[in-house]
Parts: sequence; structure tokens; C-alpha cells
Amino acid sequence: MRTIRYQQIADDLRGRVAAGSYAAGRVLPSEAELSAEFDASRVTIRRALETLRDEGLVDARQGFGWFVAAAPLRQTLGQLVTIEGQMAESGVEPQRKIIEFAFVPAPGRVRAALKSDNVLRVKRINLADGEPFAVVTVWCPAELGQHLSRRDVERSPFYELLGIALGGATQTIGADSVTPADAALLGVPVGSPVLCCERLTKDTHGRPVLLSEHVFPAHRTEFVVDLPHAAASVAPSGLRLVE
Amino acid sequence: MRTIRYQQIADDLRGRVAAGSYAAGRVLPSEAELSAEFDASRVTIRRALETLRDEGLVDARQGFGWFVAAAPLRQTLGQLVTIEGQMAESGVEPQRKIIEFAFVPAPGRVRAALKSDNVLRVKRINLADGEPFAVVTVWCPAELGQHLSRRDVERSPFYELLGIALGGATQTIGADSVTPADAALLGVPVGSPVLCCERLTKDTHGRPVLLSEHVFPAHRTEFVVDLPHAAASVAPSGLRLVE
DNA sequence: CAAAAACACTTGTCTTATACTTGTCTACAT
DNA sequence: ATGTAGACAAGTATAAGACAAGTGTTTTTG
Repeated sequence: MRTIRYQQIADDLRGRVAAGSYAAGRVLPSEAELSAEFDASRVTIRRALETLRDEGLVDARQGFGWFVAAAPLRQTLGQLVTIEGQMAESGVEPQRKIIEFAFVPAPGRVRAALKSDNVLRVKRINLADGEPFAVVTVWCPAELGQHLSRRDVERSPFYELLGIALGGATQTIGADSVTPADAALLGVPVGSPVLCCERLTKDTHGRPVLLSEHVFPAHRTEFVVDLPHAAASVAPSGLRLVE
Repeated sequence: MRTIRYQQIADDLRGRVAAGSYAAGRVLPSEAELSAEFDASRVTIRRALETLRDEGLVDARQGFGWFVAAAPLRQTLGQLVTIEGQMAESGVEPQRKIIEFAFVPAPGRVRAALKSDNVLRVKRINLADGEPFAVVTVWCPAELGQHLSRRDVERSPFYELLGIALGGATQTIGADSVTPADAALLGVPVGSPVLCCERLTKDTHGRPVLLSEHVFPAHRTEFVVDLPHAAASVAPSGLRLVE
């Protein structure tokens, strides 16, 4: 398949920025340096950087250089993260308590989603103001999680640790009755309703990198989805919209 | 029987695009390359690609190339189409049974959302294959619903009847235990979990026009949300896609 | 010591040139 | 109607380079 050079470079740089290779506020290598590194002309480097600028990841000042825009991670995940993002936005410092950290053979459903035979499974409780907030199970391909420790996943969100530019996600939201095990972890009565959310996160090439399952007690949580404005005008005529 | 070459090629390419052989947003091989690969003339390749374009699967820009167009359109679609839409796609004809149709003073929450004192309240059951599928309550400002009859709302989706261009929506998804009344309507045990969805739909000027509340039995339904990201790199220079 | 000038660096914005791509024709064969 | 072959126009990607303008540091000057 044909590849467009500046898109490749943009992907590469996006990954570095998201992974924090370039600390926030610090400058990126100059266009000339990047040009030498990627063996591409300055025009091509610029197009890559400009697409990143359009995405709000980086910015530039004449005579100074390119630098990582304010909060690179927030920006990237802003469109992706929901629950954790909402917690952070509402000023609640999320805490994590790891209750399982193991490399295991992938169960059928997980193997099908991640296309990987061995996976790292991390199960944890999210707390907000000391109260259990969610039971989260995350699976990721073993080769991606090899360098991770239990302390790593306790300290930082999973996305940050992988150092991969995320490209999108598919999320399935459902409801269920809580299982006895989760009821104990969440401190809710057995059989009470929970909101279940399963998310498959992919990188910029569309390869699945994370499968996560969130279980929230219904009385504390709800999901807010903004359906963008532009959608209606984008949709061709005759297309049925929401009621 | 004679085989039509360009249809064969179109089928082949359609398969590749659908299978994700060409990642969404990336460029397909050029017409010249495909011409060599299929050992067919460029005109034939073009006819195949053009049929795919008519189907909305791919798009092309002069000087740039052909690329998978599914991403932006599908994603926005995925965000706006509801369960009813998915039902229709999967070949199930949704039926509606109106159980209430009344102009009433707006209760506090509804008045706050719609900014209207008098509203039309319609409560109905959605059926799929004769089975109750959802209990839906829709409120709309009385002045917008004046010309509607009970038969209208039974026959057509609400949004079609209003004749207003919709501009977006905010959707809140939560879980709960079913109320006794809804349990009877849905034919599920009292206390079983349900998925609750409240949506505020606005017109293109941002004015709220519809407030709807959907209650789904948890065992039959789940929500799928596509979270797109980094669509910017899809488009050639100057053209930016919606997010 | 302090202000000014010089310098080395950066991005921003142009050219010029080549190779490649789609868009659109015409002519001809089956 | 379908397919092949070819030619041309218009647009894009990339390279290489030149120059203006902004920034930060260093050196010189008053």
C-alpha cells in the first residue's frame, strides 16, 4: 500500500509527544534536525508538524521553535477518555488500588479482540474521595506490557505507560446486576444495578492495544455523550438521524 | 455467462476495504498500481473504484489518491444513530405502540431542559419482533407539537414529524433498577437492571427541541459508541474533516 | 556597568523543479 | 456495452534552496 511520508512522520511525532518523550513546555528538535533525522525535506517535516498543530498537540513561535502544547496528554485523550476524564475535570483526584497484576493466557473474548495469545491483566479499583468508584479490568498484549510493573500501573493511567499514540476506541455500554465479587469491592448490595463499559482502544494504525472493562455502581455514575453538531450537516440527505 | 471485469474488481476491493486491509484514512494503491496488479486497464480500475465511491466506501482527490472514506462518515453516523437505527439496519422492523399522548404543563426538569412551559408528552413502547424492546418518553415544546396527532407519532419517528434540522444532542446514559410500571410494560422481573438514556436534542441554532428518555432492559441491549481521533491526517492539505 | 550591535539560531514564506496521482478526453477493439 | 491504449490537463508530494523576520546569546561599544 502506498504511504504518504508526512503522515508517517506525523504519526511518529504524535507518538513521541503522547509518550512524553518531549517534556511539556520544552522545545522539539528544530525542523532542520528533524529533516536530517527522518531524511525528509523541511517542507515534509513542516506538513507533519502542521497537522499536529491542527490537532492541538504542538505549537510554534517564529524564531523560537516548536514546543508541546499545554497538556499534551489531556488533549489526546480529551476525545477518548470519558469517566476518568470527568473525574479529573470535576476536581476529584482519582486514586487506584491494584488488586491483580498478572501475565496470563488470553481468554477467548480477549484474544479475539486484541489478537494476542498472552496478555497482561490488571484489575483495580478506582476511588474518588476514598469511596470506591469503579472496578476496572484492563487487558493488554503481553509484549506491550512487558516493561510495566505493578507500581507503574498504580501510579499512572495505563495510556501514559504504553507510550503509544492512540487512534480511537470503540466503547460498548450496558447495564447489569452486580456480581457478588464486584459488589464486595464496590460496597453495594448484591444484585444492585451497575453500568458496564467495555472499551477497545486502538493505536493510530488501527491495531488494538487495550481492552478494558469498567463496572460502575449505577447510583453514582452516568455517562454523558455529546453528539456533535456537525454530524447533521455531514450526513447525506435521506439519512435518518436520532429521534 | 459473461463475467463483468470491473464488477469483479470492485468486489475484490470492497472486500479489502471492509476487511481493513487498507487502514481507514490511508491511501489506496494508485490506479496505475492496481491496473498492473489486476492486469486491467486504468479505465476498468476506475469504474470499479467509482462504484465504490458511489457506495460511500472510498473517496478520491485529484493529485492525491484514493482513500478509505468510511471513517468520518461512519463515525458520525455511529454517534447519532440509535438502537432503533441499528435495528433497522439489522433488518428488524421496529414497531411502536403509543400508550400516552397528551399536552401537559412541563414538569420542572423538562421545563428547565426545553425552556418551555407547556409540552407534548408521548410515551410509547418500542417492539422488535413483537417483543417489548424499550419504553420511551418524549417531551417536546407544545408549540412544536401542535400539529401532531396520536396516529402521526405512531407511524413515524418523532424527528421526521417536526420538520426541523437537528444540530446535535447531549445524551446521558445510566443504569438503574426498573420501576414496577416499566417492568410490567417490558415484561421483565421487578428490580431487574435497565439501561436508561436521556437525550436532549437541539436544532441547528442550539435551541432544545426534544427531550427523550429511553429505558431498555439490560439483558437485551447495549450501547456502542465510536470515539474517533486523529481524523486530521486523513485529508489532503487544506481540507479538514469534522470531528 | 549598561546599552547596542553582532551573531547564530529558529520559524514563516516564498520560489523552482521533478515525479506521481487523479480527472477527462479521444480512438479503437471485442 | 465493455474493455484496451494512450494523451493531456490539473492537482499533490517532495526536494532543494533563498530570503525575511523573530528570538536568544554573545560580544562590542559608549
